[in-house]
Amino acid sequence: MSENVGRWLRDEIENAILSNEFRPGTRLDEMVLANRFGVSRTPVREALIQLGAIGLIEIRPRRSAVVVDLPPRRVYEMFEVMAELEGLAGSLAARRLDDDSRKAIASAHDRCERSAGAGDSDAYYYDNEEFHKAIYAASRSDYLAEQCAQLHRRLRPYRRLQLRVHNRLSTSFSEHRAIIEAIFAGDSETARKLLQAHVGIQGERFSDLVASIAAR
Amino acid sequence: MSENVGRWLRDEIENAILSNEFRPGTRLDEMVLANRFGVSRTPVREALIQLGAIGLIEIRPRRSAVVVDLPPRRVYEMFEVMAELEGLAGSLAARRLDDDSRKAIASAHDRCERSAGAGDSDAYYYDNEEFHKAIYAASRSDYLAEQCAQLHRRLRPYRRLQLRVHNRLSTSFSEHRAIIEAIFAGDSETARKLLQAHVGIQGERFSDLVASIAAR
DNA sequence: ACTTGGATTTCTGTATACAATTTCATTGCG
DNA sequence: CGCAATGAAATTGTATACAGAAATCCAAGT
Repeated sequence: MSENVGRWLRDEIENAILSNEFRPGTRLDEMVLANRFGVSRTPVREALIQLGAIGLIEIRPRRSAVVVDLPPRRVYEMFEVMAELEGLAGSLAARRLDDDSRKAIASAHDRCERSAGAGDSDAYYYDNEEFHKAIYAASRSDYLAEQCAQLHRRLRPYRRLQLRVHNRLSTSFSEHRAIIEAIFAGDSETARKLLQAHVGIQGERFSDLVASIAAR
Repeated sequence: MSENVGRWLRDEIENAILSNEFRPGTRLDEMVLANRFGVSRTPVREALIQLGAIGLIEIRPRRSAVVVDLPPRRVYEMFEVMAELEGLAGSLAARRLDDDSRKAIASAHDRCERSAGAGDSDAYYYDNEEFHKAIYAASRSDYLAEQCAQLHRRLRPYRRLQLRVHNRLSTSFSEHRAIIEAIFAGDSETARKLLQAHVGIQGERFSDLVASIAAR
């Protein structure tokens, strides 16, 4: 349990939302949550307020908070920004790469190779996250890394859908290879472009995603 | 007053921080704030929690919240991300420009011209903000516009310092002219580059800013 | 059957109470 | 003179109480 109940609850509820237990549109009754976690309403409210500030839930005065339902258009916009920031992270990483970062990226890439080879989509999902985080860290910009990680987490449910698409797993992995090459070669512009494309909102790939969102 | 006391307090305290009444490092005692605003500690806490989630203050469990003091390095990183997002907004605006957005940008630009001509730095500061917001809106990406506006607000105190720099006001205005030309011509790549440069973290300009932060 | 009006219940917003922890000052010792 | 220990005061975290707004329900009328 975290250092105080409010933060712990924030994490619990956030997980419940991101893992789709609390679906978009679900009303979050403070008393129900308080009972479920065996605490009073006060820390529940504090957790909800934090989630509201992040944009994960909507807090309407005098009415229950509800899990926000992102319209496909907005998901698209978020991927668009994500692509831009990932591209920036990649280009900075290519310029500022040092030995530790190089090792971290390479080892994350190896783990991706293993899980991709095994066809283990869940494991790949996790390793992929680590790979991207290694690139954020290599950018040497803490703020950028935080923003990227936050968006990454926020878009997690939609990325999951993306990975289910036919062949996405092996495609993703081969894209990683090219990205690593560019970063290790110090080619910042190529790294940027490849990462932007990798986040993948161009053309048909995103239409597929939108279709899966609509079909959910 | 807002719809509930918590939100109102959040805005009040946020303003006090951004206007530098509550300086970085200041301890925010809940009881002191409650007395000052004539309310109980409960809504004060809720306001603080929201500001903590935004990153404006730091909430350390069992100790007072304090106004965050951004290290120069982090300010630099934030400007770096801001430049990237402004660039994206500009390039999208160039591609997606419609008649209403064109008019909004042009009129904001006119107002900038007036205040720049009058040498009114405070007025220009406000009009400049509107000019940038018009570009965000023209990007037709609500999410991007929100992110830009948020960062813009967060960096407000540092932008103010920037404007005080010698000749910055007229330089800024002539940069606007070039940006508008690129956007109106539909030249997305030029718009992106000009806006990135306009946010201005390259070379000596940013060193000046860092110097002013350190000298504050 | 469907709507409308009002009573009733439920739930949120704020205040207050109390326990637990931190902070601060004071005292005692090296 | 500096530093550690101890105790009091201040401050935070959580629970609870209560008032007021919203949601719900039910009955009467069209």
